[in-house]
Amino acid sequence: MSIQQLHDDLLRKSYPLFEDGLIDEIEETGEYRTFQANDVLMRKGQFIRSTMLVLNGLIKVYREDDEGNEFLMYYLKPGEACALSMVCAAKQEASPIMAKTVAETEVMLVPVDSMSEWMSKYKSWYQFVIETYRSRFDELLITLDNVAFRSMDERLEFYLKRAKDAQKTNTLEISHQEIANELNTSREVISRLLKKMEQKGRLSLHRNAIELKNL
Amino acid sequence: MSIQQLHDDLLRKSYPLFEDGLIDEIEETGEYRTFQANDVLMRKGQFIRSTMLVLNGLIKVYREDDEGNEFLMYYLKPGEACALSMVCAAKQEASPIMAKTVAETEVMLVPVDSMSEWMSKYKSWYQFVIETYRSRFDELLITLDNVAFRSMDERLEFYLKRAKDAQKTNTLEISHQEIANELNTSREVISRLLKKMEQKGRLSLHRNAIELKNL
DNA sequence: TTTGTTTTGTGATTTGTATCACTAAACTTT
DNA sequence: AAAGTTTAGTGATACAAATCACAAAACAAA
Repeated sequence: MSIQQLHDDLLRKSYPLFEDGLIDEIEETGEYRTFQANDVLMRKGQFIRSTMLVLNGLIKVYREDDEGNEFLMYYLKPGEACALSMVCAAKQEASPIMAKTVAETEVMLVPVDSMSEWMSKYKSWYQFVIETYRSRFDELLITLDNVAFRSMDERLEFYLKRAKDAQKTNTLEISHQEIANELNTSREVISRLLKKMEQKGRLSLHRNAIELKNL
Repeated sequence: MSIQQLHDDLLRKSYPLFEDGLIDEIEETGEYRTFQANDVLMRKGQFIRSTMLVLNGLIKVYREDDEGNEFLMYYLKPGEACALSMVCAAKQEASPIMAKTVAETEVMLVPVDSMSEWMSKYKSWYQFVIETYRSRFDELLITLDNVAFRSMDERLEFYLKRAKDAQKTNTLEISHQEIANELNTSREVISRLLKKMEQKGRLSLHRNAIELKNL
């Protein structure tokens, strides 16, 4: 099977609602790329000239401020795209976010011009873009709810659940320090809260790993 | 001058980039409505079947959670629309937000069906929708930054500046309790912080009014 | 003018989280 | 195996913000 054929399969599998003509155009004008785990795909301040369609793997999208604070906004799974890269690409603006792969990831880079052309040409693309905006907006609102209304133990629990769902595993390979960064708190706080949850039998702790039980 | 003519003028003034054909269609299919100050335009959980184009006045958009907590996300000025009402309308979903007028406000309600039809028909509409998503997303990110990274005194200052800009006045007619609600904190905290700012000569306090000076 | 209501001011106390300081355990490298 | 490095555990302390408690203005209504 040719490489083109493989990419075509991946694209169709991840984006089953796309029309044949659209799939063809994506393959023609898009650029296929792979990234290793923990690669940084995009930095804050970088200019965006294309949108990423996730084919495989998993991406974490962060917000960063000027003092180096960061927090996790949401995950991007196959079949999804980053709404921000769409709007920034459309406006030729600098990215206000940072994106990092969680696992090995395959993406298709689509240039801005094609993007707006397809809006009127393919109903399925229009719907995909609208749906992307809607779901990213929703996820951002949920993140905002958590930061605004919830205490750190609730936020940690939500974080673990979301990581579990996104990574489809019960064993998260991550250090307390990394979790603290992504929740914008300190390592000690996370260690203490995790210890409490372990005592309640909800998870068990190992070096660089958290085994989720009753979550 | 006829009422239709007045609405037409308002629409053209607030949305100068819309093509003539688009303006005509908005006037044909849209529904003109006015609201008093402090009217609730939309409640959490309500279903949305149309998007609001703001013609005049000012709207505050809030996020609410299940326990009745709320906080201010952003203002909507003439020439703007709520990105959330667009996506929810497109997906026939319940609203995750609450919207309230600050002053007397005139809007044009546009049904969902027209909205998606115009995407391919009018370039200016497509650009407006994209721009609406982009700017709402940006504002939401700024709000999120504040909640996640800033302390209450910084957040209060940002709140006052934003209110000043949106309302184009140096005298905000609002109680400490209301500010506390919109920042999701308690009245005492706001009273104390405002007192400190008054002592620094940055504003002066009156009953139900804050006079901004060096902000 | 008196009474009632809303808004604001302020001390005292509590709570959640952040920070500091240090130890211990788990891996890695030499 | 020893030394070094990273990750985790934990007490002590500091601090911003939340809560409690109550008084004093400012205004509205009787």
